[in-house]
Formats: sequence, C-alpha cells, structure tokens
Amino acid sequence: MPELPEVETTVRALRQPLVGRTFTEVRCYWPRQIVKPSLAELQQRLHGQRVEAISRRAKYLLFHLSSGDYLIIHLKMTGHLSVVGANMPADKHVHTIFSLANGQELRFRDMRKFGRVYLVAHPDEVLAGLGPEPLEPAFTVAELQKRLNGRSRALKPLLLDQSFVAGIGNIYADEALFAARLHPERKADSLTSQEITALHNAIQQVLQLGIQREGASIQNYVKPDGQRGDMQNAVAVFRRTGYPCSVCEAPIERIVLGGRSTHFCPSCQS
DNA sequence: ACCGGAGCCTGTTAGC
DNA sequence: TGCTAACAGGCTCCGG
Repeated sequence: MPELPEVETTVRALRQPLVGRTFTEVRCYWPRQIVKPSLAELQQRLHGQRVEAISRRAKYLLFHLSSGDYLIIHLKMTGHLSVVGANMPADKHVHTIFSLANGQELRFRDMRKFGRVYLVAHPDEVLAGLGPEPLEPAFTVAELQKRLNGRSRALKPLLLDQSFVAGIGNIYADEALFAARLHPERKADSLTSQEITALHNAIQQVLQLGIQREGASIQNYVKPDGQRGDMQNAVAVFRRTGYPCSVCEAPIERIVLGGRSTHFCPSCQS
C-alpha cells in the first residue's frame, strides 16, 4: 500500500533510469488502467516525448514531459513501477508497458488493478482538491491548527482524508497518532495546542522515517528494483495487534474506524 | 459536515 | 484436505 514515503522512494529510484529518456510505444493490456485520455490518444501524445523530470504530489508520481504534458500515475494498493530491458519477461500483472528509445521499458505492474494512469496538460486536472504536502514548509503547526479547527471528525479518518493533508495512508496514520500519543477516535477540534504541535511533529517524523527507510514492505510494496524497504521494521503499532507496546508494554489494540483497521496503544494514546 | 456502505480488484488467509 | 468466504486498503460515489 504505497503511501507518501513509498511513492517518494519510487520517484527517487526512477529518476536515474528515466530522466532524459524518450518514450516510444505504449502497450496496454488493461485499458481501464488509463483514465484519460483514450489509450489511442495517450499512445499518440506520449510518442517521442522526453522525460524532463519526475516529481511527487501526495501519492501521485508526475512525469514532466518535453511537450509540457504530464504523465501521472497513482499506484493505489499494489501498483509497482520498474524500468527493465525489453527482453525481460513480464508476468501477467504487468498491464501497461511504456517503451523507451534506449531499449528499456517502464512497466506498470498491478495485481489488484486499482492503479491509474493519466496524461494531462495541467496537473490540476488530476490533483485539484488535494490538501497540503505534509513535508513542505507551508504545512506549519498553524496551518494544521487551522485545518483541525471546527472539525468534529475523529483524527484517524481525518488523517486519511487526502483533502485534509495529502499522502498519509493507513500505516502512517496509525504510526503518527501513536507518536503523538493521541487516540485515533479523538475529535479533531478537541486537541490542545500542545497536542496539535505533537501531531504536527509526529506526522513529519513518521513520514521522514518512512522515506529514510525507503518505505514499508508489509504486504506488497517493494522498491522499483524489487528490494524491500525497511520501514516495516520500525513500525510501532501498525499490524501489531496483541504485541506489547514499545513504550509501556500494554498489548496493541485493533479497532475498525471509518472502515479501516486501526492499531493503537490503549495505554499511551488518549 | 460527517458517516456508512458499495464498488473496483485478486492473492492470501481464516474457517468450516 | 479442499472449498468458500472474508480480508486487505487505495480511492470515488451515493444516500442518509
């Protein structure tokens, strides 16, 4: 389940093999993976375009093209991007293959088929409505406070809301709330200013740790080269139901909140 | 504003 | 042992 750190790790790994390369053909075996434009138009517009840069916004990858267009990809649950020689065999979960002029291919593999591809002239066509980037300077304590103010929702579903803050998924939401010592069911507008500062710090801290450790390989995620990340060895609560809390040794609990499994320490978090 | 549920998917796991 | 059912969670959409 790639979240911000996993997508950031993917972006960083793809720059070396892709920036400066030129797309040629596109083959797609699961056309619903392409949201817009049509597959035929995407093939035509992408052909001959050089990758000028690769960046990330929330959980989206943005390939900046020489035409000014953007190829945008969301990995959703099980999406995986790799760059390999065209002669390497591809398994049945590789749904879209972007050929490069140097004989290599960018391959989009996605077991669950939730991942999506866009080719647009303006990123806002896809990214409008996203909340702030949690690691950007604009995401200050004051900004978080402003966004929490007047919200009656529980913290956990709010952190997963991409319009509230962008890039956090189930793993880092649970980890951030543990690091901030806040119960996932706490109402957003009930936080003291100290708790807001703690939450702000915790969000940045767990995301930065996730990036440092190159993502959490808990279910399906691996880096573009197939290697596992290391964040799964640093999680405090996620999928650790019943294990002792690293701080107080109380067993970690699991509840369902907003339809999502939620892990927390009943003793440390309030 | 907020919540719950359905839907999109398929490999893995739990349970009979 | 072998089958079925539930589960996993990225997101969107719909109804209440």
